[in-house]
Amino acid sequence: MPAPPASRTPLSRPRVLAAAVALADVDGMAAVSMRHLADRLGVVPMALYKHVGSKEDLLDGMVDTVLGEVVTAGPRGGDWRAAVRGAVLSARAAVQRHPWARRAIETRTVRTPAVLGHMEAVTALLLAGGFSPDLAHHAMHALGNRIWGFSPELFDETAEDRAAGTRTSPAPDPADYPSIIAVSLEARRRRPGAAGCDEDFEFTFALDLLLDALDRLRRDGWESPTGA
Amino acid sequence: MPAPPASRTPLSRPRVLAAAVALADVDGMAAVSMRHLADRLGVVPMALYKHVGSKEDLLDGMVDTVLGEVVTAGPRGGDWRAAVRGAVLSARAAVQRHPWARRAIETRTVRTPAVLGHMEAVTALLLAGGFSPDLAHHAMHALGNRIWGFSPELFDETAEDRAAGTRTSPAPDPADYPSIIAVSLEARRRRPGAAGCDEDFEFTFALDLLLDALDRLRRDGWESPTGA
DNA sequence: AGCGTAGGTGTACGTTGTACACCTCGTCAA
DNA sequence: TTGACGAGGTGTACAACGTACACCTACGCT
Repeated sequence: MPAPPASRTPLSRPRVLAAAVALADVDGMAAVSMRHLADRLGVVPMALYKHVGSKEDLLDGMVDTVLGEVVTAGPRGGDWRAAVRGAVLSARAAVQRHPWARRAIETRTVRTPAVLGHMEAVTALLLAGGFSPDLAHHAMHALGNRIWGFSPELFDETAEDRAAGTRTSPAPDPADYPSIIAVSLEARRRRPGAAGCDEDFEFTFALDLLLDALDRLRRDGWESPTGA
Repeated sequence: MPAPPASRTPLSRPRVLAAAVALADVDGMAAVSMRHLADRLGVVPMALYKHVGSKEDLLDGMVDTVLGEVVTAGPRGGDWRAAVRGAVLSARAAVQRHPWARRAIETRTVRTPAVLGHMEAVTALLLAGGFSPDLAHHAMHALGNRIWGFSPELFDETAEDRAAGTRTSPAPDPADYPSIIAVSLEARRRRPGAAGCDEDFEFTFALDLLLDALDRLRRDGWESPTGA
């Protein structure tokens, strides 16, 4: 006689979400289907729907779980710039722990608690740092996705290979893009042996550019043009 | 007797792509399946595969088609800032003509001719304007998605409604997000009667912030820290 | 003792991308 | 004139997907 059913620990929303995150971490986002996830949990696909409303809801929950890892310190010593920088870099760390999270965040439109919580934290730091609500608003927009700790991959080296299979259009001719080539050659010269761009540098470069620019506006008491 | 088969104008890659763009424009991206598209063209689904390699290739082609609408003037009068601004706003116009394009561009990783062409044009304007290849590189990264004329929708008003159906987690309590509320109230006060944010203003605000900051670096002869 | 309900099961349906074999022409060499 | 060839459209088929719906089962309550 086999062992008794062992009375599995029952499913729950957190358990489902955690399993989904783990599955995506290991096998990639494409492997996250209701069926695979159910298999992983030793359960039938439809059982998941007792804990998540739909696949969309599952993805929202996964993003929420990852962003729940972000920790934000309160404003310290009145240095809003360092505080915001720290919050954003904490988000970056969380997102980098889960390679699929970037893409997932981009496609989500729903504002779940952890998402709102992070936005609230950053906004609060700006207000505490002397930003007017008006300027804080525009600052959030200007930061955009960088709030979540990532910037778009403008030059994705790995994409070309992946596309080789089914592409119909001809491969582009480098001679048509002299400026890109010039820039890319200089980048390689500066970082010999490196593959692709230094994403961390690019991220902080742009982040600091924005924070500096915003600080100038704050000091100058900038405000929206009336009527806009 | 019905009209003779009318010897339909044969399919071709451009015709398939144009039909896909039109279909997405009218019925949304979700309606772009190989079957629907084939229906629209009066053809059987598999016929499309003679002209596009896969659905991925189709989407790449759609993005390429839209970005092909972008026109970029050469540098005029040495004002790189106005020229770049113009190129970016031209891309924005193209993307806004096709509501689905934003999301589609974000998910594409392949660099098709029109995509590369636009990147090349902007890079060339920077170089012609006195940017070092080094700084031009970082400038492109800093601009990020704004190159394509859009910025992430941080506060998407319509998303909440759409999610109401299958959401499992409870609706967020506004009392937990005082800073967001403060900012949002001020925004509403400044634009009474407006629904949501003024995306055009937010876009140019952030764009000009970046262009100004980059111009300062250019004037100062900024260059990458060695070793990074 | 019995009933309601939370939670897991089983089956089924419609839709998706696309592999593969086929057919039907128009073009061109012999 | 013929006959082969290849480009391009057809038909069928399959595996995978999300999820609606009816069902069962077992626990906590009164």
